[in-house]
Amino acid sequence: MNDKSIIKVSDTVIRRLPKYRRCLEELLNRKVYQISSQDLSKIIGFTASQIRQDLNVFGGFGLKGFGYNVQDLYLQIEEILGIGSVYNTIIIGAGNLGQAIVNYTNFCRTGFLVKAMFDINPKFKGLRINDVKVIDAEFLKEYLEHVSIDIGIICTNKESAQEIAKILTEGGVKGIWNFAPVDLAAKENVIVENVHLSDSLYTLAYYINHPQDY
Amino acid sequence: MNDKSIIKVSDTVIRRLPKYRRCLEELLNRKVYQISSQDLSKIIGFTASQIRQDLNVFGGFGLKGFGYNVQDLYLQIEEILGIGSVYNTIIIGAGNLGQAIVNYTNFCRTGFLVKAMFDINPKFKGLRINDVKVIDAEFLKEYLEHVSIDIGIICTNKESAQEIAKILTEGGVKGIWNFAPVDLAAKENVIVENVHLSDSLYTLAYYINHPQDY
DNA sequence: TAGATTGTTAATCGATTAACAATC
DNA sequence: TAGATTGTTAATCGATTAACAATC
Repeated sequence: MNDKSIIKVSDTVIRRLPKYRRCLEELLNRKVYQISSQDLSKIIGFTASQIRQDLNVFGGFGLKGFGYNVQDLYLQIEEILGIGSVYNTIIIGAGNLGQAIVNYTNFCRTGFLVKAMFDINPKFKGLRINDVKVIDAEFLKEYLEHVSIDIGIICTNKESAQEIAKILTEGGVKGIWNFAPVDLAAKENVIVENVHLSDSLYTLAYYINHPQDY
Repeated sequence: MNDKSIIKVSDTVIRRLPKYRRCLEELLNRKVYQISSQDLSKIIGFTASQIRQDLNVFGGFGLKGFGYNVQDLYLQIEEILGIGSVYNTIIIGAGNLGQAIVNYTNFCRTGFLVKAMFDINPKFKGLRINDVKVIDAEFLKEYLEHVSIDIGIICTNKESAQEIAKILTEGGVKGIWNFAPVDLAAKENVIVENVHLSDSLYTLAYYINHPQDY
């Protein structure tokens, strides 16, 4: 057991990993087999130094004098992120956003399977969306007693989100992907990832009004 | 002209502003009229020191010995972000995500008006979604010659995104809100805000697999 | 081997936190 | 006035960049 298992990996590094993955996927598609940190730098926009620092947090994936094997590095990063495993997910809220997610086939391709959707609105009763059943939200708690779910995706309004998060947590999910415009308090043993689309839009508005800061 | 107009406001500060807004809105709803940086700290999760630093980038909004007037500060932040002005927007891509956005009424409430949607798929021809007309994407360029649009919202696939961005840029939009899973190159005079939902999901997956880093 | 490029340490830069004088 | 709290400077911390020995 060395330092790497004691010292936390910083959030800034972790959030760059998906971009490495995206970039390497693109290189793979272009049949690039090898790349140096310097060439990768030009594509991804991080400095070569930062790329080497980032990757060495997780291991020495490169070869001195040569660079990195693209496929090898891609697979390493998928492994680090935990892509490739299967995650059972459910979506709570069958509105437009919930439907957009269940229809976004790329997630299912990378192992995130939507097992069911839940909604309080009876208009969805018995419906299947992209072959996923919509269940009355009343049965969410019961459902979680019978089915092992890894990730709960909250696409409800702000008002319901905290209560849903509680049911999900007590129901044993490992992570919550939250799209409701509220910062859910992270509970013991549950990872919460809050997505605030409006924050992103307002940031865009800021830069439109202050282009000199961009 | 002082330093504030020369020194760039850092992106980290800017991206905290929407959270201040959200928090202050909540306080306003709870009829809290005044708050100190210390009390705000407990709610928002930033240190009191950081709150005071952040706010002082834009001006001295507080009163010594008293704190901040909630409504005043809320309005100041809306002003800084540029919320309150009207932004004409169009959505390119009328699929689920595009529909989710056009149906998300909160954006329109804060001044972001969707004037039209565009799609290449003829199945949307003549359709209106949430009272917004879907136009054949072929006419996007022409449309932009006649209508002044501030923000283009890209909800297409990765393949079309860069070309759409080019048309939008040449059509004079000020900002692009991009949901296609590709980092669009920012062109002269156009602000690009890339949203990568999958990056967020993969980050969640990372933390589920490495809870000690959370 | 010679050139290239990594992994890693050291230096720099920027962001956060602490401290406190100013002042309501 | 006395207590409270800001605005702002100084200190600390963490993240990025530079440099270079190790080595393929």
